Amino acid sequence: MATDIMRHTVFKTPWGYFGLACRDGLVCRTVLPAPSRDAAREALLTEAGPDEVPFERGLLSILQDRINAYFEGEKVDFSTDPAVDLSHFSPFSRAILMACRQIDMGQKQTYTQLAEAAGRPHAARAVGNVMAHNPIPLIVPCHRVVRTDGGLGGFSAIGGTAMKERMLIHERSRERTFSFAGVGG
DNA sequence: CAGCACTAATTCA
DNA sequence: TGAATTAGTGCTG
Repeated sequence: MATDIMRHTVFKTPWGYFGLACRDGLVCRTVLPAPSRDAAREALLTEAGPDEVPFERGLLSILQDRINAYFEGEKVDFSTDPAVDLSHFSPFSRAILMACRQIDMGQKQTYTQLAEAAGRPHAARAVGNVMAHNPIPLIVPCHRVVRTDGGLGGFSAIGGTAMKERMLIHERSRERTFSFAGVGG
């Protein structure tokens, strides 16, 4: 393909302005909802400037709809779709990011569990490193990874740990809507 | 080699 | 009990 030019978009969700960048149809970066369009774009294009990464309003519009649905409270599964670009990561980091991506909406996993999934049972701290550099939050739901002792753990994406907690509550409150049918609370 | 989004064990109120 | 410290840990730049 000759079209390996990177493009980006920023669109409004109920939580703020969400940033999305892709290349060759592969999502290579996302930023969680920011208070303004500019803030989202700035966070999205840290390396290259907007001149090199053209804006395209309808970029991956289906995905935009799904992301929007997520913030509206619908159950959305990003575990196999869209395709993402993780090519510049080490095998270890890729394994961790891919394992993380399998965590369902509303579910949680510990740093240790992710380490085990990648065959490195004692690499919890290294897992934290990988999460800290996750380029595609939400698609790779790094906010669903918490500490073994029940603590939240860190969060370096937009909004910090407050955003992490808000997203977890958002996902958990969905479950509650359905729980009255079966196991009561 | 130093620095981490971790964790289990120890220490000290 | 429980907060605070100390080791131990594995990957990355």
